[in-house]
Amino acid sequence: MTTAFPREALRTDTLAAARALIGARIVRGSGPNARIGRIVEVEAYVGVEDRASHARFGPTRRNAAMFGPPGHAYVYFVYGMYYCLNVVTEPEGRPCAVLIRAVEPIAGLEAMRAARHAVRAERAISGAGRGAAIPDDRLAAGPGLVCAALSITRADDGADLCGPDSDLRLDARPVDEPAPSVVTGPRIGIGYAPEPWRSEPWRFWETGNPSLSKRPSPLELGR
DNA sequence: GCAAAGATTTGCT
DNA sequence: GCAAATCTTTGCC
Repeated sequence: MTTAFPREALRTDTLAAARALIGARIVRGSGPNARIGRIVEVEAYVGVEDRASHARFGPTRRNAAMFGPPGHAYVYFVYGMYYCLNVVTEPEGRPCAVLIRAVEPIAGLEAMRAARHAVRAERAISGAGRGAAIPDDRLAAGPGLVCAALSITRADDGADLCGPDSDLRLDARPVDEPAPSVVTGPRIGIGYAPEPWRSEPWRFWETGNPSLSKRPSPLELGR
């Protein structure tokens, strides 16, 4: 028995929503074939005033979902190769979202692995011919990899993640699972943004989780 | 209308 | 550690 992630927890402050999403589940499909990932790393993008956000130039064809109601998906295509998944936050009209940077595979690992390899073959990345095995921990350890493992594309842009019947949806952390230990730091890949946004500690992650986008140090893994 | 850079990942120098 | 792969969007001509 699982519970849909409450939309009201996304309608309010984006930084609080980002922290609350650590430990929640992203679910693709239903039944025994469902792929489930536990969110372990996210980043918050807050309004048009955030000079690191895609919303900084106002609404465009690409970022329209950011201006929509909370609890829906904003999926964008970047570098001509990868998709990235965001959860839209705050009331409709305020362009805020939380980027899902990494998830820990919980179920459907073989389907995730197959999806990763399918994307690789599709993109025809040079040198990928040998197709080295992907460790379980690394199946969705990065924003582009989350979408590859869960088969997320622009077709999912605008989908309602809080709808219990959606093919792509959010589930709350199980009540019997302890609250994760969350730490913060600067966001990644936004060197183009001026201060103070470049240095705002709006990246949230679970301490020492092996599925983080940047592999944690042995010290962190050991504690 | 065209040049340039991007909320990334991978493999090779 | 660096550059390539590749397409959408921005910014200037």
